[in-house]
Amino acid sequence: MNDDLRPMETATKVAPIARATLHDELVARLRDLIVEGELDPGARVPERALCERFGVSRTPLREALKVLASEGLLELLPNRGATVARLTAHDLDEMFPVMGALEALAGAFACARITDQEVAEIRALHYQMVLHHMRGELPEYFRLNQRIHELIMDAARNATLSRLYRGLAGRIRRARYVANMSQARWDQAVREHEAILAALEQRDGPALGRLLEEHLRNKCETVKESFLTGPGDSAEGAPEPVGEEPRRT
Amino acid sequence: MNDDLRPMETATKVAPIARATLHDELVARLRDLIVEGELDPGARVPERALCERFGVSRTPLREALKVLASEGLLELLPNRGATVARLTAHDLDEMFPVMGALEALAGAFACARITDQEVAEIRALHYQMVLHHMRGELPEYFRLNQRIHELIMDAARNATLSRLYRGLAGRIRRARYVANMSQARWDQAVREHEAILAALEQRDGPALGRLLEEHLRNKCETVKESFLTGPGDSAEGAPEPVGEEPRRT
DNA sequence: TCCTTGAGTTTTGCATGCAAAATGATATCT
DNA sequence: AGATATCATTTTGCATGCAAAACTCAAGGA
Repeated sequence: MNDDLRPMETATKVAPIARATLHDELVARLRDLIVEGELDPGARVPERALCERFGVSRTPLREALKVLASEGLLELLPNRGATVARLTAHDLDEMFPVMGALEALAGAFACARITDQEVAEIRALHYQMVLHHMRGELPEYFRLNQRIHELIMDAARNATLSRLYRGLAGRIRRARYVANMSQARWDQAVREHEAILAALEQRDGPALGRLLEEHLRNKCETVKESFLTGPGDSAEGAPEPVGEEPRRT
Repeated sequence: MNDDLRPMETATKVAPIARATLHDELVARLRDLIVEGELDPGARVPERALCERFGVSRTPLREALKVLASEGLLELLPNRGATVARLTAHDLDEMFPVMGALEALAGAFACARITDQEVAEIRALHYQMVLHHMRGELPEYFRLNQRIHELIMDAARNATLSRLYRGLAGRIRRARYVANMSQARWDQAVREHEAILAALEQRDGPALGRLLEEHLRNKCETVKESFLTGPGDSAEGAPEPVGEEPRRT
């Protein structure tokens, strides 16, 4: 989405700078609010409140809402405003195979194009992540985990691929965060990451593709488990699990 | 998960109607204008003209432009308006592998979920397409070709997958149309389609995936060839091949 | 001749205004 | 009492207005 800070090869086209306009900035800010979980899934998103929050008028804000809705982060009901898109288990079942295919493709490309230095960077992050795993520091682990996958994606040198992947990843990021996986699953995930790193170091594209796909498939299971038991946030008054409540029709 | 889905019931979710709002309608209309080639790549898209054309004010139109830009169909430059996104050979190189991966995934799913009736429908369209090939009727061939790929995609029963695929397919549809491939390539494409149909009839997911990927890879070559020789429309005064002309900076 | 400079026009970005739809609350009827 | 009808308030969808930026193009200077 944001072509702001990528290596420097996207500079071929629109060199200058991003976000000279208000609505672009709003798209980014709102996306963060949603992805980082400041806005709860299913929550209504009244224009007025956001206008005051950002100190802008409704016009650029509404433009941003339309864009985010087209990305699938918001749901827009005519005359009824926007709500933060709610992910169902079915949505996850749909999204994970697609992400798996995209990541497998990225792995194959990455093996062909990644530099030794980039591998070294991933290796460093990997072992740092392993450390966080041993310490049981889940948030730090998640951050590095995600960063590693992003770097593999970047190494594929395919902006179109990255865009689609990030779009999907953004939609489920919240779900991944709340997924408090079991120790067994966590250990397994780390083992899978070991294999992923090995395949990357050996530039074994097909193997890396398979590993990434398998890794994501397991991740899907983890998320779904956690999702079905309690998709609500850790602490919140709403006991509503996943069903609809602001639905009228 | 649910194999009990019947052909025509994508209506599970947003059944009611379409396009209750003006901007949604505009998004659809403008997308058609771009995809069907009424607006040339690189052409400026002044708001005023479109407002008059559709008889609406600038507000909903601008909302639509933002959405289409986020889809990659338009390029939006701050204070400089919108231009129809121009596809470079590099863009095609990026998009085709992604589409290939998505189509391969769709093929695998389709084999697991497609009904005999759907296969029969595809078979009918296939042989009709073969007929058009023998008669040398390229436009009709293209139409059925695209329809067949859409039906395979639909048979995968994965709306997320379909959405991403259609997004990419829409962006290159124009390029595919102008791709006047050689007879040899055309013959080859038909042979590939024979194999695709066979794999589908045998529900051989892995094989179908490979075939679709290979088919698309060849298609990419075809499009790129035609693209590099003469990306401009069949008849137009502009001798500019693919370079920029309305670029100032 | 070519490049710079500067008014005048056009176009874009955003704020505001207004009507229709939705939402919430109160009153009325069975 | 419960359900429905009616009215006031809020919210959304769209049109319009205005200032800033960009484009046009012609005149002046190197």
